[in-house]
Order: sequence, then C-alpha cells, then structure tokens
Amino acid sequence: MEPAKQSPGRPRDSRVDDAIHEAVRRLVAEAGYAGLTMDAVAARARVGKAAIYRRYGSRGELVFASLVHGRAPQPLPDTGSLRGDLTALAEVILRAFSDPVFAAAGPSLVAEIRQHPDIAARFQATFVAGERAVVTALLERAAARGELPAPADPALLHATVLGTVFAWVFLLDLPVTPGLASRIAAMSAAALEHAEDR
Amino acid sequence: MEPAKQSPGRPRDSRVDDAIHEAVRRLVAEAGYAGLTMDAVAARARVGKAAIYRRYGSRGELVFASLVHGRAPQPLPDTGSLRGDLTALAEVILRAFSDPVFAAAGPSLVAEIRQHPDIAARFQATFVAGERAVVTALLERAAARGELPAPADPALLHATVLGTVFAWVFLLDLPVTPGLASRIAAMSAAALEHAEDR
Amino acid sequence: MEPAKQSPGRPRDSRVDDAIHEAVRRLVAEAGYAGLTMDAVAARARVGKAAIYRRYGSRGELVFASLVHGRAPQPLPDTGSLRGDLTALAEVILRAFSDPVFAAAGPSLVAEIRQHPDIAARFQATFVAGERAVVTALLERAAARGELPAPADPALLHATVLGTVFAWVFLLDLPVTPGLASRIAAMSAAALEHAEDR
Amino acid sequence: MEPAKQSPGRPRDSRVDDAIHEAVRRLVAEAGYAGLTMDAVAARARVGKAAIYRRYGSRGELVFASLVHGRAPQPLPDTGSLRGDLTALAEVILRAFSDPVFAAAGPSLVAEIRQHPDIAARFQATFVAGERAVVTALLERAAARGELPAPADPALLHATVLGTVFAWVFLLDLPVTPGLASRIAAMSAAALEHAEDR
DNA sequence: CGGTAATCGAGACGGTACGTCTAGTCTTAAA
DNA sequence: TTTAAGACTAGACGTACCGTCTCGATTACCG
Repeated sequence: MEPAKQSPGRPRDSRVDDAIHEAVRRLVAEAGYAGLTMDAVAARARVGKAAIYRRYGSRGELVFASLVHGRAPQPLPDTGSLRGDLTALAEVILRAFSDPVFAAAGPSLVAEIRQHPDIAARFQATFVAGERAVVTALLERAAARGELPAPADPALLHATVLGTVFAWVFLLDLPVTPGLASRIAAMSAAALEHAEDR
Repeated sequence: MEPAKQSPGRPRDSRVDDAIHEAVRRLVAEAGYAGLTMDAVAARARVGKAAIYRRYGSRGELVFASLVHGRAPQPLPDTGSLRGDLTALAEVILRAFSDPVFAAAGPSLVAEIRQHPDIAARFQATFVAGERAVVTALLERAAARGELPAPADPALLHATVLGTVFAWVFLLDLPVTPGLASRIAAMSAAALEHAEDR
Repeated sequence: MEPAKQSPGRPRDSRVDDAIHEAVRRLVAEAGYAGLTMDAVAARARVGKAAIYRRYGSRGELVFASLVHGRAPQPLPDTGSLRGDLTALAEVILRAFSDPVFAAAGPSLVAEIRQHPDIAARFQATFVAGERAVVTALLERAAARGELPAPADPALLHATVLGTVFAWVFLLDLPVTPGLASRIAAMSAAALEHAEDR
Repeated sequence: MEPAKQSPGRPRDSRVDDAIHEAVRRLVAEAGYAGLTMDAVAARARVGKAAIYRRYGSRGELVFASLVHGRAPQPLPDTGSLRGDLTALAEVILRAFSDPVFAAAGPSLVAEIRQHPDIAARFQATFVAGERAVVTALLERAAARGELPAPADPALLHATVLGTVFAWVFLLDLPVTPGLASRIAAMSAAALEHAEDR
C-alpha cells in the first residue's frame, strides 16, 4: 500500500492558501464585499493572481472556500431536552451570522452561490447536508425521549430555524439580543410538541 | 393656489419608465441577475443610459424600484381563523418568491440592498414595514378571536414565516409543493397557540 | 450636397487623440518601447483604456498611428541635380531615423507592423507608397535632365537609400555624421549614372 | 596541463540543447515570433523551463543563440571579379533572409537585440564584425585587381548591401526574384567602380 | 560503493500587461 | 429639459507570459 502519490512538479505552497484566506477575511471586514476584488486579494496576500485562479475558478469559489468551507457544522451536544437542543442549534446559527466577516458578506455570498450551479451543489453537499444531519439527529433524540407526538420533517425544521435567523438578521435587520435564540427555539419547540392538532 | 407647477422644458416620457421596468424584468428572466447591466437595460429598452440615471441614481435603485417597489404588501383578507390567515400570508410570500424574475434575482437583490444603506432604509420603510403591518393586523384579529393564549411578537412571527420561505427556496433549494404554505402556517399556528408553555 | 453627416451620439474628443499620441511619444522617449504599455499610455494620457481601444484595435495600430501616420512623405524640392535630389532624400530619411522617439522605437515598430497583416497593408499603402512616389518623381526629373543613361527601377533605388540608412543606424549601429547623407547619395548617384555598364 | 576540468555534478545533456534549438525554430515557423513563448519552447522541447534558463539568461539570449549564433559568416570564395564577389555576398544575405524561420522572426529579432545592450554587443562582436571582415576582404581583393579607382569604405558597402536586402524584404515587402542579387551587386559595383567622380 | 553536486522534467510562485467589460458621467443633435 | 446615442474615466475581470523557485528523480564523478 503506497502513500498518497505526489504529483510531479513543485507542490502547492500551503502558506499561499493561508495568506489568501486571511486576505479575504481581512478585506471583507475592512471594505465589505464590494472591496473584495481579486486584485485586492492578490495584493493583500502578496500573491500572484494566478496562484488564486489556480485554486479557485472564480470569485464565488474563493469566497465560498474562504468563508463557508471547513465550517462543516459539528454535531450538537445532547442537552437532554428538545427545547435545549433547539436553543443550542439556534445559537450556533446565530453566532455564525454574527461573525463580523460573515455578517458583511452573508447575502452577497448567498447570491454568489446561487449564480454558480457547481458551487451551489457543493454548498448543498457540504454545508446544507451537514446542518440537515444535525437537525435530523436532534429530532431523533427528541423522538427517543418521547417529546414528539408526531414525526416531524427535518427539512421544515431546518428551514424554520435557519430562515428565521437569516430573516431576522439580513432581511428585517433586527437587533440580535441575548434571548433571541431561546425565543426562536421556543417557537419551534411549541410547534413540534403540538404537531398533532391540524 | 396653482396646480402642481409644471417644470419648464420637455416633460418626462412615461413610456420610458415602462420600457425600463419591462427591460429589467425581461433581462433578469433571460440572463439572470448577472446579465442585468445598465447598458443591456438601455439597449433592451431602446433608451439612453442618461434616461435611466435621470430616474434612478444607481443600479441598485433601479433594481430595487423595478423588482421591489410597488409590491407594497396589501392587507390580507380575514379568513376567519389564525391558521387560515397564516396560510394566506405564507402563500403570498411563497407566490412572490416563485415569480421567475424574483426567483432569479432574489438573493442578489438582497445583497444589493444591503450594500447601499439608503436603499436598505427605503426597503425597510416600505416593504418590511408594510409586511409587518400585515402581520400585526393578523395577530390582532387572532387575539380578538381569542386564539392567542399570550401576546405574540409580530417581528418574530414575521421573521419566521418570511425566513422559512426564504430558506426553503433560496438556501436549501427545496421544491415548492402545493401544501407547503399550509405546512408552514401550521407550524407557526401551533407555536402561537401554545405559547403559554415555556 | 450635404455636409459630412454627423453620426449620432457624443462625438470623439480630439483632445483625447492628442493626449494619446503625446503620451505614446513621451513614454517611448522616457522608457523605450518596452515601457510603452497600454496601461501606461492610458495613465499618462489620463484617459480610460477603452478610449484607446475604441480608436486602435491593438498596440501595433496605436504605435503605427502615433509614430508613422501623418508622416506621409512630402515631395522633395527639385535641387537641380540627381545628386542633390538624392542627398535631400537621404537626409530626410536620416533625419526621420534620428528623431529620438523613432530611433528608440524603430525596429520594434517594424516588427510590430510585420506581425499584423492589416497594419502592414496600411503601412505599404501610406508610407511606402508615398516614399516610392517621391523616388519615382526624383528619377523622372533626372531622366528629364538627361542624367540617366538607362531607365532605373524606383523600387531598387528606394530599397537602396532607405535600407542603407536603416542598416547604418539600426543594424550596424554606426554613428551618424554630417556627411553621411551625401556619401550615401554619391553611392546611389554613381550607380545610376553608370548603369549602362553590365 | 589538464584537459578542461569537468565540474562536479551531473553534466549538461547535449540532447537538451538540440531539443531547445529545434523547438525554437519549429515554433517560429509554425506560430511566428509571437508564438515563441518560453513555456511553449519548454513544452515543445519536452524540457523544463529551468533547463532553458540555465543556458540562456533571458528570452532574448535564447532567440539570439538559436537564430543568429553559429551563423558566423564564412569567407566568400574569390569569384575573380568585384561584381561576382558582390553578387555572391548579396546572395548569401538574401538566402539567409529567405530562410522561412528567419523571415518570420527577422524584424522581431532585430528589435529584441536592440532592447538588450549586452545582446546587442554580442551581435556586433560576432555577426556584424564577421560580415564586415568579409566585406573588407572583398574590397581588398578588388583593390588588388585594380578594380577600385578610389579606396572604399567597407562599412558603407556593408550597409548598402545588407540594408538594401533588408529593406527589400522586410520594409518594402517586395518579391525576391532570381536576378535580385545580381541587380543589387550591379548597383554597388557601379558605385564602387566610378567612385572618383564627385 | 556510497556521497556529493549539478542536472533533469514538472509545475507553482510573484509580478505585470493584456484586451474586455461594467458603472456612472458627460456631450452631442433633435424634439 | 427631455430624448437616443454613444464617448468619457476609472478600474476589475480572467488569461497569458516572464523569470524564479522548489519538488523528487537522475547521473555523473570523487573518495
């Protein structure tokens, strides 16, 4: 069994990757998404533009890789109750949206992803699928606890929690208060716990 | 007291306004938001670029005016029940997001609005405020009917319905089925109807 | 009979043409042909690159237009003798090659012209044809004076005078002395005056 | 005294040299001087770029070495007459300029040489000096034969023959006919044979 | 025979110019 | 003052090239 065979030629320099990602984050923070030009990234990272395009085929891929990738959602801890689990979920999403870099780039990032089908596919395959798995696990734990009177659709719950936070922050531009996550969680929990009445 | 004094010189041609809006919609439908360049709009509308900039100060204003403005949400009919009113609300939002033009431009439009504070302010003042008034009226009717065990936050309900639809369509890229609006409404209704348990 | 009908839209700004030509000449003088980048021309002329490309399809066309065009050779004065006319011709060519700007760009300009067939055609049609006409007129005057024992090929004479100067300056890199033109003229004159011996 | 001491390490592979020169010639013939990029040469020669830069410090040096070097002009045979010797000289130059590779690269090569003073110096020291020696020898034979009524300047003769051919081929773009060399030679010979009249 | 040192192909690196495209402004003649 | 047309500046885009550097692998000589 051979070790991962190295392709010939000079290998990619990982310091370049780091410099690029760092430059993207700094530029978004300083100048917003509009200031995130490829030239600016190259200049800030002290890197040739070719080094960027060798890695990412477009600005969208670069931003996606720098701001989304690697953020694969990790499994949430079992807090012992549906409501607790939902609060934890809402808090994770809220915290991600509150990252100043992501807050500045968020909607533009979504727009960029939507424009490029291949990036959209990767977004679905990594981030969305990962988060859906978290939601599914959360619902399974609740079912095991007997908290669910009826089976619930993980997709709808996912859309509810993620979308409510997105709308609150990016569409309605409302202030993020400490109790917000638990209020959103309470809403979802109540709906799930009384899903039998139609 | 005189009637609205007519300014000197040639008056604006209202057919130009229509041609511009029509061109914007057609271009978004055909070429996506990326194809919506000012030159393309001018060429398609057979209008000079100056005629566009005389009306809208920037691309953002044009897009906002063409795709959002005039869509001031009209009051929902009283269906007689909270659940019915919520379904109607979800359906209105869902229908707006299903307009092919808006579906193609949606996230880019949100991004564009977010980049320009003055447009964002107008967006809040017209569209968001109007929709919030609709949600508030809906909740007041429900309270009058005695369907609400506790006072509800219109902002949170607004974020829930609007955000869930947004996430379903634009973030999770899930298919829009006929029963979707009522499922979302059921979720919200259950939460509102059992808001007393915490 | 109508006056030259003006095309619609804003007309080209002749100050832009001047600024571009001036920038080309200054840049060649300061930084040589290698420093003559399109960006540098645009920056120096305080002109957008589009304004340059609107006028000239390539760097070659720009340089050709700035350094060659308009230099259509004017008819030489009749000095009264073949040898005098040839000296005047050689002096004109020598003076053109001694222009510091042209001296710096000369061979590169020839190379550029040769790479683009359409520019080469224009070069032939304007500059070469004009100079050939001058040579032909010179020979006709000499024939009328009875200085030519046999008809001479204007093309060969043209190649001899032009080529000798070119080689002296650009290939052999020899110093340009005051008597050079008359030495070259004497060479050509002797050949023409004794063309009968084969 | 030892034979050329071999430096330590792996010796240069002479097949690499050949492959590089061959690639240069083929590329110029196929794609013109513009297609002669270092990457293309390396790819065509199936050689690393470092192998090229180890031998030649720049593109200019490579081109100079591939297209000019080694063409050191060899002494012309004594044809027995000034006119014959001049015809032979013109024919050699004409043949060199008719080599398809050189014909495609000629003016660009001259331009490249002119841009780099060190290469220009080598060009003067090898090619120009060699050819001037040939011209000088030619004139000395003519003087010994008594064909020259007055001493002639080798530089001027050199410029005349070389320049006339250059202008004919590269500036005036005239067709190369079989009799061209002898016509150019006749012109120079007549001038030299009647140099006494001023 | 094992070590040293320069070579080899391959290809990533920083930097820079290219020619195109876009946003937003300005300038013309005509209405 | 409006209109259509289109030129204007400024600057980002993605590609291509140059000359350098960095890999692992190879190939000679030297000890």
